[in-house]
Order: sequence, then C-alpha cells, then structure tokens
Amino acid sequence: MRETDFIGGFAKGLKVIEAFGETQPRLTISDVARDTGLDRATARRCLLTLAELGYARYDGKFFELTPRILRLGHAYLSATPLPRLVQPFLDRLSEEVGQSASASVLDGTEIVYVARAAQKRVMSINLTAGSRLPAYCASMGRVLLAALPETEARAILAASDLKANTSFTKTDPDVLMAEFARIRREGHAVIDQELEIGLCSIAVPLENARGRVVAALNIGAPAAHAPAVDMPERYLPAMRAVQAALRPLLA
Amino acid sequence: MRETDFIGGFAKGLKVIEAFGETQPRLTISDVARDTGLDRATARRCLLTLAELGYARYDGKFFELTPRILRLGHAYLSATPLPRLVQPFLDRLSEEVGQSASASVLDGTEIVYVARAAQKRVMSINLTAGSRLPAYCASMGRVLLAALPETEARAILAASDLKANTSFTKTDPDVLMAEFARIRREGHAVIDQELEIGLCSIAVPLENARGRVVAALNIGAPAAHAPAVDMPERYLPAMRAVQAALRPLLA
DNA sequence: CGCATTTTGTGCGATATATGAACAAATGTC
DNA sequence: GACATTTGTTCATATATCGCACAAAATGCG
Repeated sequence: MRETDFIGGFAKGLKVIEAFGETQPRLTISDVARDTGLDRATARRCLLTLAELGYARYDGKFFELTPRILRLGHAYLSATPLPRLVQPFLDRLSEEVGQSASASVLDGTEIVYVARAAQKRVMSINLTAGSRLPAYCASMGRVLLAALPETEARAILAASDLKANTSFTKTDPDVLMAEFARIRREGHAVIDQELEIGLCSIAVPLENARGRVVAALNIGAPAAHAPAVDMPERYLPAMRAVQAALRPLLA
Repeated sequence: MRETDFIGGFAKGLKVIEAFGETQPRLTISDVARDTGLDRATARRCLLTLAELGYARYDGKFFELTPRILRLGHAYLSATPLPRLVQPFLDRLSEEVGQSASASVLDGTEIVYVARAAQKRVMSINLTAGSRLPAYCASMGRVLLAALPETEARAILAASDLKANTSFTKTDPDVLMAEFARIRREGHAVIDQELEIGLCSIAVPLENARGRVVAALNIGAPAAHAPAVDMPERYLPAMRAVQAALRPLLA
C-alpha cells in the first residue's frame, strides 16, 4: 500500500471515537487530545465532525457519543454471517442447560463477544455482543489461543497484560502454553474462577467445514452451581452437538 | 461551525463503514463506491485505511469488516450510563414476566436498542443492542415519538417510509398522531402485530428525575401467549415499578 | 477465443486538511 | 483579586487528500 492510500484524518477520527470507551462518557476537547495523542486543534475538528454528522453531541464543553454510533458496530453484526448463524444455537443451548452461552472471536489480545444468550445474570459481569475480555484468562480466549501456531500464541501472551484477577488466575506464559497443549489434546478449556471469584466456564472451538477454528463457544455458570470439575461431564455433550451442527454451516 | 472544522475524509470513512450494514458482508471497491456515492478512488482509500488499521480485511477482491469494528459501538455502550443502568432492571423484569424486555432510544426515524434481556426467541426477529426498527410501527417508537412536540413527531413521520408490514400496521400520519395523543394520556403504547404477525408488545416511557423522556421500555410477547388487549393488565404493573425505580437514577 | 464491459490501480493539478504557535477565555489557586 | 494553568479557538503555511482522466486487469459473453 502506498503512503497516499491512507487517509490520516479518518484514522484519527476512529481513534477519537475509541477514546470514549470504558472511562468517561463525557469528554472535553483536551481530554480527547490527551487520550489520543492528537493535537488539540485536530481533536477538536474530529469531534466537531462527529457532532455535525450526529454521532456525537456537544454542549459547548463536553462531547458525548449518541446511539447513532451503534450503526457502525451494527454494520458488522448484521452483515457478518457468524453472529447470525450461531445465535439460534446459543439460544437453544442456553435454555437446555439453564446457563449463559456465548460465542466470541479473537481480536489481538482480547476476545470479542459476537453473540450471546444470557440466563439470569448472577455475576457482576455484564456481557453483550461487542464486549471484550482478556484472552489469556477467559475460557474462549484459551481455546482461540490454543488454535494458533505456538509462536503466535506466545507473541499474544507477550503483548498481554497478564495480571492475576483472582488467586486462581494463571499468569505464567509457560504454564499457559502448557494449558494450550492440553486444550488441543482434549478439545476444550475450563476456567475455574480465574476471571472472577465464583465464576466458572467451559469453552470449545467452533471449526468451519475446512477444519479452521473460526470462533469459540462457551457456557458460563456460578461456581456454586457448577464447579469447574463437573463442567465437562455436565455440559460438553450439548456443546459437542452444537459444534458438530455448526461445522458444515460455517464458511 | 466553520467550513474548515469539518474533516471530509473522516465523514466519508464512516459512510463506508455503514455501507456494510444489512446487505452483503463482502463488498468490492466498486460496490462501496456505488452504495456511498463516493468516488472509487476515495472509497478505495477509505477501505485500505480500514484494512491497515485492522478494522477490515482485504483478499485482493473483497473487503469485509473485522470484529475490531465493534470497538466503536462498544465505546458507546460501555461509556454511556443508560445501557448499564437499565440492564439489571430488564433482566429482573424479563424473568418476572417470562418475556423479552428491552430499552431503546430514538435516532432519526428509527429506534435503537440500547439494552435487552431476551427470553426464548420464538419470533423471527433477532434483536440485540444496536438493532434498529422503524419508530412508527414499534411500541417503543410510538412512546418516544409521543414524547416529542407534535411538529417534530410529524416531521419524523414525514421522513419515515410508512409501509404496512402487516395488515394491522397503521401508516396514516393522522391516525398515528391521534395514537400519540392517546399514548400521552394513558402513558403507554400497545402494538398488535403491526411489525410482524404474531408479535405484540407494550411500551412505557422512561423519564429522568427532571421529567424528560430519555428512553423507552418494552415487553414483547407472542400474540398467542399474550393478546394485545391483555397486555396492559398483565404487564403494566411490573413496568410501572421499573419506570419508578429508574426515574431517580437517570440523568 | 476475442470483443465488450466492468472493475481496479495510478499520476497529477486543484483543493482541502493538519500543524503548531499565538492568542483569548475560562478555570483553578493562594 | 492577582497569578498561574488549563482550555478553546484562530491563523498562515506546509502537507495530504480529492476526484478526474487514463491505463491496466479482470470479467462476462456470444
């Protein structure tokens, strides 16, 4: 790609939108300039452009995004086959086992939920399509990392912020790499309260017809209700069925 | 705003992202140029920029969005108070009545789902945060339009594509305006299979502490299970409770 | 296969945008 | 209330982008 095939203003604008993530919903021009590393004048022009297009509101001091911004992510969710294909399977699976079922893909060091069927939310975590979790300590993340060539998986671990969310969290890259090998052998990953105390989950890879891993499927449940050691026996059969049913449908 | 405070390249790039909505997930340069009205050279630069940043993939022929694009919408969902505040209430409400509960806001002629708690999905419609429906024929849309000054509501109707999705759909602006007046008097809207045969729903406005309508809340159910005429009696009490509980929490 | 049609890539002049410094206004501090 | 900071805005100019026209591939079709 040539230098001139890159639109700097567009890239900067996208950076500005992402500056609104997680933290404050209301940002001043200077806030955005600081968070993005852009010049204040440039940040201001990006924000005014967003406001002009209806993606943001401006009260003279603070900018905040409007729901119109959801059009951008929705373009992906409604246009991409994966979320639409797996959703009905998640619904059925979730109802069958009485727990939340989700599907996700890898984006850098994080997993991104692309579809989800929730049961009564007892956990503190509130997840929807678009939600992100660190890959290294999530069951679906483990499955997706295990599907990569070892050098790639190790590179992603190296780029990750491997912090111990709980006393159960595995943070040693070598321990994690060994875990990936086990996952490849057994075909599933189990997380025992590594993300949050009281939360266990089990995940399997979703392969397409050509055998490539294109996503991960998981079931999450309170540890009190489904201890990690019981999960494979209890949930794997139903998950394997979904896995098999989806294989011929995935591109 | 001055002319020079607008970044054309950014606006064009956003238009390109939205071109992926609804239709095909895989678009060529020419497809995008046609759909957006942009010059091919410009569309190409926007697409290459998206690919360079990891928001899109390019196989030499087709572009498709990657899940990274969800960062943009997620910036809104995680940063804005409304979705996070209402989600637990929707969960409880949905479980209590055994039907799907949702919250949405108005964006132009459409409502945008900002949070949702789904029960077993019997309907053909698959809705998640970010999903859009025409306001004129959705229960939440009626509630939100009814909350606007009459001239504004009429202007939005005028801009809407008032098509009859079913034989029940009300499409006459005057009939709809009369319906809005009724909704203001009674405080709720009921839809009887106007969007899809077999689907009924009821909605109430969500007001903030200052009495401004900031969103709408609804319950949707199969007509076979909950005929439209029975909905107010059956669901309104629980919905009123949520309405009252949220009022002091909303900005 | 060869021609017509469509699609994609590129060079260039005209035009729009980014930059950083300078200034003005608002805010915070003592 | 005076001073120091931070913030928003403007401007001139260097730079990047736009869109056209054309060339090169790719595709469709009889």
